[in-house]
Amino acid sequence: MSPMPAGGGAKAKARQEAQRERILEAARTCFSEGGFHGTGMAAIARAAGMSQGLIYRYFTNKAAIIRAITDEQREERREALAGIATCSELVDKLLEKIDAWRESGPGASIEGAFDAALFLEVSAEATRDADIAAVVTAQEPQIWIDFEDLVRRSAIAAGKPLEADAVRRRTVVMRCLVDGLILCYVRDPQQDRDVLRHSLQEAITALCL
Amino acid sequence: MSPMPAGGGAKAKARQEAQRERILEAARTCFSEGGFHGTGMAAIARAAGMSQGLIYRYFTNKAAIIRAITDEQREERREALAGIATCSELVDKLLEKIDAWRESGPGASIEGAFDAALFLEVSAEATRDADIAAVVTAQEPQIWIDFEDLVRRSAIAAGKPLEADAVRRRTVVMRCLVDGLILCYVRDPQQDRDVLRHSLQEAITALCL
Amino acid sequence: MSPMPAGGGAKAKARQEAQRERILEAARTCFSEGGFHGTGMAAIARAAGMSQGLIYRYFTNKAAIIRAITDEQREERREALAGIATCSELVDKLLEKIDAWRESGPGASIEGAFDAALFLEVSAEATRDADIAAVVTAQEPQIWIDFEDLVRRSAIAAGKPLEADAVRRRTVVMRCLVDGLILCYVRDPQQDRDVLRHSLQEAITALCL
Amino acid sequence: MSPMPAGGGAKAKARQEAQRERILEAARTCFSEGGFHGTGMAAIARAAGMSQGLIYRYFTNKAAIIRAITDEQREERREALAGIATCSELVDKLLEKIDAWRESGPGASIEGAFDAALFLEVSAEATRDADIAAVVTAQEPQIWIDFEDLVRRSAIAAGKPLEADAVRRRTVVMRCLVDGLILCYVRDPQQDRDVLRHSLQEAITALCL
DNA sequence: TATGAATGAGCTTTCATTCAT
DNA sequence: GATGAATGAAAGCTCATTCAT
Repeated sequence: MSPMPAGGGAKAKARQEAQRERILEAARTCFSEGGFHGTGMAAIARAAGMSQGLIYRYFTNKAAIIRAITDEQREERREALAGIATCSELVDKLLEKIDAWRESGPGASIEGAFDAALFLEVSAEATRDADIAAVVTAQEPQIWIDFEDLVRRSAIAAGKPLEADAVRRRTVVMRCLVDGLILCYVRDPQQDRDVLRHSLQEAITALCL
Repeated sequence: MSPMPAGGGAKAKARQEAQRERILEAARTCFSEGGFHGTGMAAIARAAGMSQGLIYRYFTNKAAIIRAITDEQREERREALAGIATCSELVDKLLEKIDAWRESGPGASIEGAFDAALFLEVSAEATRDADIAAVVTAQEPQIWIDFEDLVRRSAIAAGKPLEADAVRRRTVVMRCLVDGLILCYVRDPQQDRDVLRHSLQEAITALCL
Repeated sequence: MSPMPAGGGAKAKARQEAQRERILEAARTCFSEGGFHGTGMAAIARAAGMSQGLIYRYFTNKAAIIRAITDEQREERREALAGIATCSELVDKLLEKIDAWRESGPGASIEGAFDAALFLEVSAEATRDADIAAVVTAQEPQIWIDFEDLVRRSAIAAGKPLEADAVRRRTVVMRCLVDGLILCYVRDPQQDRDVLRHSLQEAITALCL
Repeated sequence: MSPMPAGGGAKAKARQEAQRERILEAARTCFSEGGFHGTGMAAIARAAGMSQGLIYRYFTNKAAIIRAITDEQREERREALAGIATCSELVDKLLEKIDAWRESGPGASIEGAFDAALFLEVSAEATRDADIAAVVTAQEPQIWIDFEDLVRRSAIAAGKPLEADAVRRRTVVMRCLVDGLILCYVRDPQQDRDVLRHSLQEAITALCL
């Protein structure tokens, strides 16, 4: 039907991608405020400046949006990790990003903020929804690789390079420490941020991470 | 007027308590399968073998049930921690309890299992629902105390008692390690359980925990 | 079963009557606060200091309670009218009774107050519920008689006795004036009470009521 | 973007208004049969030939529908009064309209009928529900103005114009007479319509209304 | 007689999804 | 492609009534 199938197709695809991104952007903001279940399609449509019906042209489901957003987190996480030199720095940056999320008011998603609640919600949802589980499981290997890279990098920076085996084991520890930090900080927002920070830094030093 | 006022009252109270427990038991099972938002009052009523209306005689709200269950977790956690001697043991036991939860099929809640998904969901929900936040915040101090006790106990058992300040800092590390273990293990159920276990044990040893 | 059928029966009947009255008293209070539909059986039972189930031993229905209360209003109205000498006095007394009702706080039904809202609600309900309609219709003849008596009395007191035919016609007017006063005063509680009062008194004088 | 934005918008607005009217029409019929509390949203939806959910696109609440209908009564009342020349005529017309209402079977609302039961129910409800009270209170001034106009008009027609002060006082009487007529006629539908009519007409003449 | 636990149908309201335009 | 009106199933919750004790 279109006169220029190739060119038109490319353009159409670009537009398609732009629309998808608009929806995801809106959904991210809404989910951040109200969580998956607290956010209705109407809210997403409003935030995206389009009709509800149109969303279904780009995503089969509300679940599909959730899946897409979950998927995005991998990329964000990658980028965040890539810009970090040492394990110690990761802890600092992460705390900053959680603080940024917490301070971000309704409707405004601060660039570089880490939506800890969404992260937990996705993780919990993955135990019930097979589709989300698939997405989460699929991104885990990459996360491990990124964490391993960081641990290796960090060790080299400290002048104590590690063998492959040691890297793996320390990566596990580092990951638990970081994920635990998120969970801990979410559950008890009033706790002393600096105690948290220093305690972990101390452990990281002690573990040569 | 009744011949045994005290006894009758006690009996009524006992029944009341039994009914509450019946509802909570049902809710726990349902929530475990479908999460808070995925579970309707109808499902809980069915699982409890009673009418929906009756539930409201024992709980004001669906939220009240959630709160009660969240609150219970504190007690379970306390008991679990109390029966443990060293930090190293905690890791082992926790992994076992998560495994038990995972293996528990739908409808059957194994005694002593740790519902990791519920734990995450509650934590996430606390960032949006003020009531749940209150429950979570209220139980945090006790959790910290319990963890500190464990760390102290563990250090003494290892022959290296710690000063108060050091206890606090290591407790933070220990707690992050444990919470991170939960999150990590939930997100990637297929990962090698033994690598996880050994890596953490190694860290615990290295940190004199 | 009872050893003294006659005496026991009388006693039982007295108790029965007392219980009915307790329920009606409670219902009156509750209805006054919340109206028929806004009042639950639970509230009535609580106010009566008895169990919900017991109410059904004395009244088949919630509707039966409504009917009984509606029925009572006749008696109250009779008594109120009986104690009044002239049409002019009726207006004064009625306004006082409505004010008393308005000022009566929750839970306290002032003796002699006239629950205007209940009166309207009953009247409206009578157009839909056949049972209530029957009660209302049944009490109308008596109300007309009582009003006629008042009009006759009032005329005699003014030294201008009326023929039977004139009595009937003026009674109609008087009744409309009074019912209209109720409705008017309910709909616009902020209106000037004295304007209302004086205007009606003037009309009553002009009409030789 | 649309070729006829204005026209399209107007069309949409017209449809919106039509739908609202459809709902109100249905609600009026249902309320007339069963009263506010006796009518469920399901019944309204069925009568309007639409789904329950759709109603909420046009009215926030069931209460909002009640409010809208209550509000409408003002307009109807205005129009009815505007087309009337004398107080005497008002009595005749009102009786006709109440008769029309009574004869209108279930499901059919006759144009120009006056739903006396709804009027009473609204008045009663206004004493408990703040929202309805607000609507009723808000329309009272206008009703008084309309009644005053009628009384003034009627006096002029009778060749006996009145001073402002007298108008107010006689308006009060007239209003009570009319509202009382409604209430009286509702409570005792079997009473002789003509006695009612003539008695009031006589009084109106005597009072120079 | 009296209780109050229990029921079940009903309520108002929400929301993911579809479809005519 | 885009709209937003429309659907219908399900949600949480209430309440008059019944029944075992």
